[in-house]
Amino acid sequence: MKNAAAVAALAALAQDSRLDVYRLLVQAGPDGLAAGEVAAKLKLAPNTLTFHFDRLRDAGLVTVRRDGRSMIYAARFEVMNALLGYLTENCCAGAAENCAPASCSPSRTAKQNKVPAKVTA
Amino acid sequence: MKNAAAVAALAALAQDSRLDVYRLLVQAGPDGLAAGEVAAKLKLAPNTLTFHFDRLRDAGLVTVRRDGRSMIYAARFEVMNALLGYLTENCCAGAAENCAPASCSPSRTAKQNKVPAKVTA
DNA sequence: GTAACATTTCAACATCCATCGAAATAACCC
DNA sequence: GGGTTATTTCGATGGATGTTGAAATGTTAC
Repeated sequence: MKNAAAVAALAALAQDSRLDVYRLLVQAGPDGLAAGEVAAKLKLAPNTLTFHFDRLRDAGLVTVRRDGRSMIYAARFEVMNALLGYLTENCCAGAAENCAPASCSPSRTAKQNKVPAKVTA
Repeated sequence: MKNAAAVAALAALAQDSRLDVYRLLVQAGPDGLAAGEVAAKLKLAPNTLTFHFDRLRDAGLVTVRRDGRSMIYAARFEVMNALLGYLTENCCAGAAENCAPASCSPSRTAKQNKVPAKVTA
């Protein structure tokens, strides 16, 4: 990840409502949420929400797809992980072995970390 | 970590020079760097650098101590980890087991992750 | 086609941010 | 004390940001 992309992502997250929105999407997982659902949960005006979604999207943090009348927004986990990795890159000059590069993946490519994980298949 | 603290930290990092400064400190580890060293490496005016350090410090991301004529700035790793944890909190509603809470510690409390790590003692 | 719903676009406003130059503070050395 | 180095404070300037209200777009159902 380049510096400019990281700054864009961080700037997008550096706002009360947007951080709420993004965390909601992160918790919702790869299926995402309809704009209306987000608006209802966070009590935001629809036009204001559009503004914030645009920022998150411009920063590459979320994607949209249409589903009937609704717009479904979802977090892009690979970008989030790239950002976390960029922040912790070469942490302590590599001397700290527990300085693990952060990662967060939605469902597939699941390696074991601690818990065996209840795999779908 | 509260939302306001996270927003403050993200806003502090959402700026070209400051992100450079912070990553430099992260890579430098807990011993930190003198303001002058940072200024030299990133070619920033000393007063501008002070401005950015203040932002990082207000956000709780770094600490300062005086060493003679120099001011030594160092990253606060526990805050960084709290921020990463806040972003990934309850990722995918807990369904993704590889959605590990990010962490990065400087030196002590070292658990093994991959490499045996050349411990000091 | 018309009505209802979900979301976006447009224009306008007040507020905050990053950078600069000049001067001030603080610590060290003789 | 006087000189040097390291960093901070102050004041000013141009540019970006978040919110709001009213209107427009796209989609579904009758």
